Amino acid sequence: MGRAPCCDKANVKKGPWSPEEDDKLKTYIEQHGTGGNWIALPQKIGLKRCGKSCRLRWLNYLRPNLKHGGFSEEEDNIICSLFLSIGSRWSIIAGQLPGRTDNDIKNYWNTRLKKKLLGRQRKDQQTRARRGNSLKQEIMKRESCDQTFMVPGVMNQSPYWSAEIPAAATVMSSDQGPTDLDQDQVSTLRSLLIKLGENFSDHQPNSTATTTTTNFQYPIGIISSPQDHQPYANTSSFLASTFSAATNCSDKTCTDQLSNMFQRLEDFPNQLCEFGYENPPQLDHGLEGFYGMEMINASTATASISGESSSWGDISSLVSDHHEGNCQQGLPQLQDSAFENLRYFAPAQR
DNA sequence: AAACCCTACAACCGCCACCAC
DNA sequence: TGTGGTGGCGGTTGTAGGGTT
Repeated sequence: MGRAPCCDKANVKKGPWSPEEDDKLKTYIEQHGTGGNWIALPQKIGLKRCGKSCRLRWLNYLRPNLKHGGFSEEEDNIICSLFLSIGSRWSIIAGQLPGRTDNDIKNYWNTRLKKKLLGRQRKDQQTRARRGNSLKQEIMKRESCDQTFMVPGVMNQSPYWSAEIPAAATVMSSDQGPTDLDQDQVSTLRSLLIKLGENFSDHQPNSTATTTTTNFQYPIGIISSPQDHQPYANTSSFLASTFSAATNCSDKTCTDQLSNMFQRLEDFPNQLCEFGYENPPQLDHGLEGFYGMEMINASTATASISGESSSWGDISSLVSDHHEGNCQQGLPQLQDSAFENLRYFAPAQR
């Protein structure tokens, strides 16, 4: 094959970059560019660094017009909204924030935003209950004036499996052992699970037909037996089956995965609470992110994509379509389009 | 003042897709 | 067409610095 081997790892320096190394790398790239070969670059300029390390150093720290720290409220909201809609696609999210690197955003998310959005749900029980009530009121208000996220066939009635949720709620707190939730919390959780359950639905947003199709994509990979692959008539059936399995399954892998799913479901109302409280003016914005999952799932479910998927929904086609199309145009459209999609199920009038 | 803990961030690691050979 | 190098990406780790006990 005749290609030069990658860097000699035994003879490569690791760890923090010195100012001299930074200066060498920056000066060379500003004068000559990368030459299209990062692996060969450190040898050219006498750096005992791996080419990948040089690339990272340049992209994340040395290249011009980079911003470090000091994320604005607007940037916070963009990151949160995009994360909730496309997941940890940091490079795509970074593409929406000029001057920010994927590494920066990833670190910022992991150290601050994630805690802001997801964490602290187990702090003060009193605060939690208060916030839960507040959220419930917000949701009840939405439900009373907006029907757009109700699913055909389920409209104006509670899915039958919702009655099982109080029992499931006890199972959910798997990492702390069974925990009893008060009635308000159960009620709040039930409302949110109903919403979340419908987010896994394959229903078409504009369809008037009752959903009985077979394109539903299981949000988690716990169902492995052939008979379990029989399509569920709807999300309600799937969740009812899952909750039932949670109490009966003896396989540790299965229960672990169920626990993960339930943990995620448990986090769901808290995510909304935390995000809403931390960003009062952007509450709608955050909720749109969640409601948007349904739209995203719906947009991809009919294609029965078998590749990359996650419980956040398979959005790879949405992302890649927008991303590829926008790469040549400075990515101005992804943000608008994504937010437009996220708004799909948000109340039209507020 | 020392030990410990927490946070933020730079850097590394491993995987994957693409492409040259 | 298969193999291996390279770039790109996301996840994870290491560590410095500040805060707390």
